[in-house]
Amino acid sequence: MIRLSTKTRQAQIKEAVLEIISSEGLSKLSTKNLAAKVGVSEGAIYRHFKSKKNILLSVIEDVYRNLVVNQKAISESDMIPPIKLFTFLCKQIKYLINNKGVTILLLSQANNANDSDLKNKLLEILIAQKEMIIQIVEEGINKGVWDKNLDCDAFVTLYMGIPAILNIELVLNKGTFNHENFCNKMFVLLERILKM
Amino acid sequence: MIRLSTKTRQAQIKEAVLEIISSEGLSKLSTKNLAAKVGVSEGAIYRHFKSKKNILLSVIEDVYRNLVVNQKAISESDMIPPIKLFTFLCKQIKYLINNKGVTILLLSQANNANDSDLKNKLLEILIAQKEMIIQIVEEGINKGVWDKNLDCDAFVTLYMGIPAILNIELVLNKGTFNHENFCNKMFVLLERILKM
DNA sequence: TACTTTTGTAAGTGAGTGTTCACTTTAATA
DNA sequence: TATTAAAGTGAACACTCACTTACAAAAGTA
Repeated sequence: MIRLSTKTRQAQIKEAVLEIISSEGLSKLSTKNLAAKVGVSEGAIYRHFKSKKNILLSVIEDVYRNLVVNQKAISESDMIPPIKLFTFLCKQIKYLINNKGVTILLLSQANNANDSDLKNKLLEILIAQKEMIIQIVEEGINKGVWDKNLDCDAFVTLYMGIPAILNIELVLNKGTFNHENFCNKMFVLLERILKM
Repeated sequence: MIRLSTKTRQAQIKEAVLEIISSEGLSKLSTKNLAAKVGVSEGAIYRHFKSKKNILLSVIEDVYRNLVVNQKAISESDMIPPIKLFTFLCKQIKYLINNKGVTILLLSQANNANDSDLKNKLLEILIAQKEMIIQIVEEGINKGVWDKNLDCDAFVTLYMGIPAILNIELVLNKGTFNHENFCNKMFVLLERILKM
């Protein structure tokens, strides 16, 4: 038996979570399967995490660190607003496609809705993304690029629908997907809303 | 013990399914809970349905009959395209809010994705809705109301994001919601995309 | 009334769940 | 080299799951 540090095991476990979700589905995510995937006993899992719930919380925290922090860099950069919005959208879509397990986890847990800790973490991510987009849009309006009569909140809701529906279609269709083309198409539509 | 016909019991069971989902969450939807909600033993459930999966399939078939058929009537009516699209959107949003259990079921089962029968039924509903919207949009374009350069498929994807994100927000926020105002706001944005 | 069918119940099945336990192995340090 | 703490084991825990069985009682039919 190989012995590794808690830190590396935690990383392995979290990776295994996403692998199982995206290849076998959320319902197959048992501690038994998880242990088997990592190549370790079930008891060892509980050496490195307090509970299954804590594993999922930790995964979601990673999402925040990896995706949201990355997006923040874009929203605070000095690109001009249209480029900024496009880059932001592409980043989000790309992440969504490359980390299918994450989004299935996010949306399914959102619907199960039993656990308020998990739900709060999800809301946090959702709100963070909304605020960044509002910021981008308002910057565009202030710089005179976009229409000042625009309802920002409504626009953000419509925007957030894109990752939401994309996830559903990815799961249902399970097929191949041209993400760059998708981003372009969506951005064209968004610009028609924004333009003066 | 009261004895009722299979038909009425089936209806009671399906109603109980949606009640449990929307008030307690999908994870509480066990055959045990279901039987308790109907006021009947667990065995009685299996007198009227072959399996739990069949219960869910039957619920989803009801959605098709109630929502999709209703939407079809709108899309085939003789309203002018803008009114038609607005009516269609409102109907969908209203249904989504009044039948929260249904949408949680639809989206969560979509994510679980183990069962291809359920998945196919979901895809059927999704595709049916998409086709109706495409029809409405194309009618608008043909009648010269909307821009003929519009990418219909992309528009439909963006449109379908509205119910998708709304569902997520409803589950996460759990708060009150002004749906008429919501429809108006979304329609204003959609029209900006469509207009010539 | 007598017989069959339908609808119901209570108790039970085996498999699966997340979690804990006493215990063993490993590796670094005193 | 001996000690100690971290890491791993696998069986067992209490529980839930979807589903089945054996049998009772009501309803329908003759």
